[in-house]
Amino acid sequence: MATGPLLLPNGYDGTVTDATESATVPASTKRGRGEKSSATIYDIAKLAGVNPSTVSRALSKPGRVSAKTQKIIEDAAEQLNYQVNPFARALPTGRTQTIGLIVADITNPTFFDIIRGAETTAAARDYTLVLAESAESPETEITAARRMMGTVDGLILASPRMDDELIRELASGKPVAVINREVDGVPCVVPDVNKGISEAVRSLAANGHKNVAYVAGPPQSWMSVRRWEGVQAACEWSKLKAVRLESSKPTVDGGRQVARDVMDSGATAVITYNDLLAIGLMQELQAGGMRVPDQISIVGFDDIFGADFTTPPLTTVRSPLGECGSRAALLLLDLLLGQAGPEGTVRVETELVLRGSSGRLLVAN
Amino acid sequence: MATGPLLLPNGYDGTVTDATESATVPASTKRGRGEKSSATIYDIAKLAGVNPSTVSRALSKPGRVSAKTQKIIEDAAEQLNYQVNPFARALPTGRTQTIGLIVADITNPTFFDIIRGAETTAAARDYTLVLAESAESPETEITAARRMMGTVDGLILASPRMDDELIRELASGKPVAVINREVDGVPCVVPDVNKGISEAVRSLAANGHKNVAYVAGPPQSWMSVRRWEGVQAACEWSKLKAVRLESSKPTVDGGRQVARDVMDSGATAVITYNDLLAIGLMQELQAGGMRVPDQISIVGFDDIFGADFTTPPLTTVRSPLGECGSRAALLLLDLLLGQAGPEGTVRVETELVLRGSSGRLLVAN
DNA sequence: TTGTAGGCGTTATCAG
DNA sequence: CTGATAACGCCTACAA
Repeated sequence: MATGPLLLPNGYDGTVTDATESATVPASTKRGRGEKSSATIYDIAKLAGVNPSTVSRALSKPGRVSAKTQKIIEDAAEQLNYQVNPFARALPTGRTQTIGLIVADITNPTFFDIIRGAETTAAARDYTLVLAESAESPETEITAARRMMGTVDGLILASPRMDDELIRELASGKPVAVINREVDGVPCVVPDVNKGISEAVRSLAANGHKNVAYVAGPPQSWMSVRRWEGVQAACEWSKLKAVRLESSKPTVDGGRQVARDVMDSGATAVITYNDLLAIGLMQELQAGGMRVPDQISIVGFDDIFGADFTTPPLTTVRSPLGECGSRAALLLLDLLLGQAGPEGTVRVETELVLRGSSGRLLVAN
Repeated sequence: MATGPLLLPNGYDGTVTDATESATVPASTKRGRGEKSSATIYDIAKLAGVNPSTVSRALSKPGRVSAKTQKIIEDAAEQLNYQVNPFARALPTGRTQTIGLIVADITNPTFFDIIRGAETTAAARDYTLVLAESAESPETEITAARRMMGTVDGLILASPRMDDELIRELASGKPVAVINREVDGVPCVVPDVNKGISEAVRSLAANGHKNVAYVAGPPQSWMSVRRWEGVQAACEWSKLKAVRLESSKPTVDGGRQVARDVMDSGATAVITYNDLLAIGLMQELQAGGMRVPDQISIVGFDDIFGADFTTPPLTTVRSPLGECGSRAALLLLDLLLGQAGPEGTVRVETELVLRGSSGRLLVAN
């Protein structure tokens, strides 16, 4: 996978000898602020006794040059420890070997997996990941997106907070993939919440629950409304009553703050927009003397790192976040390589992870 | 902080009129593969009625041009929605607005705070963060490092696994900052473990513990040996016996696997190289019927996200990881701006976070 | 203070 | 199949 030859420090400062002689190190030594510069295609050309443009051809798209010269050039390149200058290459082509990823909140572990998935598959294809966060702010998000658009080959938007229109505008410039949201005309990868939610609600119903509350996420979150719709639908199907509660922010703290509303709602089971909310809610409820799941069942969303650290461990609808990141990167890379993948949106499955925070009601509420 | 003007979609295709007239959009429209290109300094020059080089001066280093023309140019730039082409700028200068960060393991939440810290302070100074991981492998690490070196202005190595020598070699090319390790001649930011460890050991001693075990991290981890030395010293001072146990990997799973050794060691308190190990160890111990902290005390390291989700919540020596990332980025940026900061290594404090997983022994072991 | 001209390292277009 | 040569967009002596 790694293509770069070893970068040996070289201290050669002399002039390059005739092409037929075997020089061993690049002619150029330093530039700018004392930074070692590596050989250019000119050095190689001189050493190999061919024209720079031939070197370029040989090194970029193999096959456009005779096998013989190809080998000579490759040898020379290795000998000189050549490595392309990404900037020089980017100038005429516009292509860098880079994809951007903008996440709504670096603090939120939900995105850890996405970042990891994207970084890993990008690296596997020799692409580099450039990261930025929007801090849940639409404005910051578009600023970051625009800044990035100049530098990357493609962009992944994870749980974007900006308008569909803006996203399409960005997508009209360079390939864009969206995670956790569906935007017409833009490749998306979204977890299909229905399966996981049905499983969760069915499990709740089987345990005798009648009233479930959904704690919503940020209003701009497309995913939050999808999840709420899913909960509604599943509850209707199972003949449960569902109410929606708002949260101030989709964090542990936000979960704590919504505890009172949950109590007041009379629900015996609550499904939250994400695990962070669930964890905070559970902590606050327990601090107030409630027993989970004996008195109230809690189901989170995502299955983030640490969801099983709690006591009881959190029941949650798992979203394959890592896969989302990976798939989005793949989508982008395919687009960049011209192999247009499936045009529509990629759906990945969600599933209920049944742990200790949900179960049968032991006390009438 | 955000500098870019709004990027309005423009459909203007015509020729630019005379300089004194007020054109409203860039002349160039498309290039390459249908990607909208933005205005260049030539467009601005034409519109402002000056020479491109003057535009360059005005836009890069303000003050080298008369106030009047400066304003004209700025206005024109805004009007044309100009944004520099980073590659074109990087070519002559070698400077990109980018810093690289290589972490040992994206999976490990320890690094997320570091990433966040670095990204945040980089973004605040209008730098972009480029991310790569080494997967705990020295080889992958140097490959990634070398690839990055070509593209970034400076590099942050978080918990590097490669040789000191290699690091110095990298550092001789471009600014490099190291986190969680001290390398001679390279700016480093390392948590000073002594304070936190003393507090931890003193607390353990006060609770009557006599034998403490240290569960070590990866052999290549500089931090792991520092922590072990710290534990040894503190234990000696407090007249406790300390033994060192090896772990297979510094993860929750590794923690589970080391549980047996911990039991066999006869220690009543254990300090682990990191929180992940502590959490895994605690889970396994509890699964085996041990009560924490009644029968054994567990102290982690770092205070990662989720450390307080466990039952009992994890006592741990907090490392200000976010600050480390931030400080490292700052170090780099100062270096890049020529304002050489403190040459030596930056030390940040650690402190004991006393939670429920450590305490007095209730049962003779 | 501003304009001129050359170069940064590659790719792409055309001839040969 | 290979060699010239002109971009790519910006920076920077150097000259005016």
